[in-house]
Amino acid sequence: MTILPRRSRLTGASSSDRGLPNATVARLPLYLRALTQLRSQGSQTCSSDQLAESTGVSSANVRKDLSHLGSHGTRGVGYDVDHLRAEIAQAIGQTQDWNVVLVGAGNLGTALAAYPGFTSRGSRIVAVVDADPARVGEQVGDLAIESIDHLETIITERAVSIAIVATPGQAAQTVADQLVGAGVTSILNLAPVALRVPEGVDVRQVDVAAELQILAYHEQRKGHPREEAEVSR
Amino acid sequence: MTILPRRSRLTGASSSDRGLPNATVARLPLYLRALTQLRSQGSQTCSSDQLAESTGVSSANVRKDLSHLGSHGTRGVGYDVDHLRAEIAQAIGQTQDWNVVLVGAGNLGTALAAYPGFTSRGSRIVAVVDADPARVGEQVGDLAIESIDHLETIITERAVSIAIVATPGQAAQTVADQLVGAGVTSILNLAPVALRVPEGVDVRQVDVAAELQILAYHEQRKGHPREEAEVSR
DNA sequence: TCGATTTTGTGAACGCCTTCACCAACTCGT
DNA sequence: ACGAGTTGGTGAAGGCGTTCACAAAATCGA
Ligand SMILES: NC(=O)c1ccc[n+]([C@@H]2O[C@H](COP(=O)([O-])OP(=O)(O)OC[C@H]3O[C@@H](n4cnc5c(N)ncnc54)[C@H](O)[C@@H]3O)[C@@H](O)[C@H]2O)c1
Ligand SMILES: NC(=O)c1ccc[n+]([C@@H]2O[C@H](COP(=O)([O-])OP(=O)(O)OC[C@H]3O[C@@H](n4cnc5c(N)ncnc54)[C@H](O)[C@@H]3O)[C@@H](O)[C@H]2O)c1
Repeated sequence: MTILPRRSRLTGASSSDRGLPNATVARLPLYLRALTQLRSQGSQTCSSDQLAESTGVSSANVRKDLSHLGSHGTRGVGYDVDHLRAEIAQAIGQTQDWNVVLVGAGNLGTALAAYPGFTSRGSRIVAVVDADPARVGEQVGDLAIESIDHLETIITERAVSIAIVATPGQAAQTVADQLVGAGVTSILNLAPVALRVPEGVDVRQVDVAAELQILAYHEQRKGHPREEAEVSR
Repeated sequence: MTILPRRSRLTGASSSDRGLPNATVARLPLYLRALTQLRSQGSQTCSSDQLAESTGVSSANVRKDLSHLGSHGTRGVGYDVDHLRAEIAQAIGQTQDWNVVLVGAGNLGTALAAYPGFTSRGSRIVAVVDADPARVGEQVGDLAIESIDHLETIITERAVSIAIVATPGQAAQTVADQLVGAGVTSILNLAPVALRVPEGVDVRQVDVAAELQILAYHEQRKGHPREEAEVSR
């Protein structure tokens, strides 16, 4: 077998075909957050330094990111807050809310379902589904839990394209398959397993326990005083 | 003012001084997860391809990562599951549990406090604190909510070095300052604001709404059929 | 009008991370 | 003992992202 140049589809989100760099995309929500706050504080304009300050990104990086939007600030002045907000919102697809289905109404799922912070940031949970018949009908936030059996109908009829998976890890892959089968093309996975999805479907993973483990690594390297006796081998 | 060579302390976690590459550190928890599962399925050894499969990382990347541990697998055979598990656990500081304080016992906080998945992955929540006097004393998981006023005592006496911030964004910076003042040197921040912390303190940010926004960006670029009329301007 | 000051935009350099490509080392069947 | 098949280790190459450094463009005061 000869080695052919294989196309390198990687993490599901290519930045190549005319889009923004992935790293930039990941920061746009931060800028949006900061701009919203600045706006509420009455600022009409803001500098890259201010944005840097309130997002934790370096100012050079802010400017580079914004330059990718073709967004022109004004030298000596900064960026027009409203204009920049609109421009980022447009780039990020936030001119309209995206309908999201939440799968798994457990401890984490109900917290998410009740969270009011999504709507102001471009997403709206339009359905909460669970496999447990005993929970179907129960109210979470302002939605009633629906049966997973109705998943396909829900997704089609409510124009859902993004899903949040908050089921036990064991069920996550099955749920993901169902979601993809029903037409979902973006998944936010909170279960601690890697999902296998077909090309064209994006998955983002949030793993709180893993984040703690990463912190623990650095903590260990600091030679933490409280653990010195244990750690200093 | 002349421009001097400024020291470039960046995201709080430098990978330079003899430690593992940051990207590798972020993946070690995934390998650990996968190895634990393989172990429970009875596998004694595993190949880099298997690990790649179950983590979503490329096999070349797996090998490169593991080579940084000095971890020697056996060519033609693979890695010894138990041995590798132990080696990663050691590298990541998971030979012992890390004590964690959770600040903010709201919807999200109580879900986290009740989550049994942390202990098996190296972290143990040893205290839940909240500013609301009405909630102090209430039971969440197997812990009673304590007053934020006792934060310093709690942190000192229970050897806490890692904190989870699950308060409203508005309170997060204040809480972070208190935590740092009390000796915490690692913070997992779930509030949608950038925390300012002194050098030497690590912060990791988890922002579910931002993750959805990133998915929305890609979703928009797919030219989603359901939104075509809206999006195709 | 001009010079001082602020701040953006950006090419270039640098560094980190991933991928490639291949050798070395091991197993297994014969 | 040997050859075919597997799998890890690793230097080299390439890509991506960040930072640097500075020119260009705007404001402002006098
Ligand atoms: N709770 C936390 O704080 C936390 C933290 C980190 C990660 N997680 C992860 O998030 C996920 C959910 O956690 P949780 O604490 O809410 O768990 P949970 O057990 O409280 O809830 C899980 C819910 O999923 C439902 N479910 C099970 N199988 C299903 C299926 N096939 N289809 C639809 N629904 C199904 C269950 O009925 C239950 O309501 C888990 O994977 C967990 O590991 C949770
Ligand atoms: N609930 C979610 O699903 C979700 C999702 C994404 C992000 N978040 C973020 O997580 C954070 C918590 O969310 P939530 O839904 O649990 O909010 P919540 O309002 O339910 O809970 C916040 C808790 O923090 C406590 N608190 C307030 N100020 C405090 C202080 N100074 N010290 C200690 N405790 C204090 C409050 O008493 C309350 O119990 C918020 O920043 C929110 O934006 C939540």
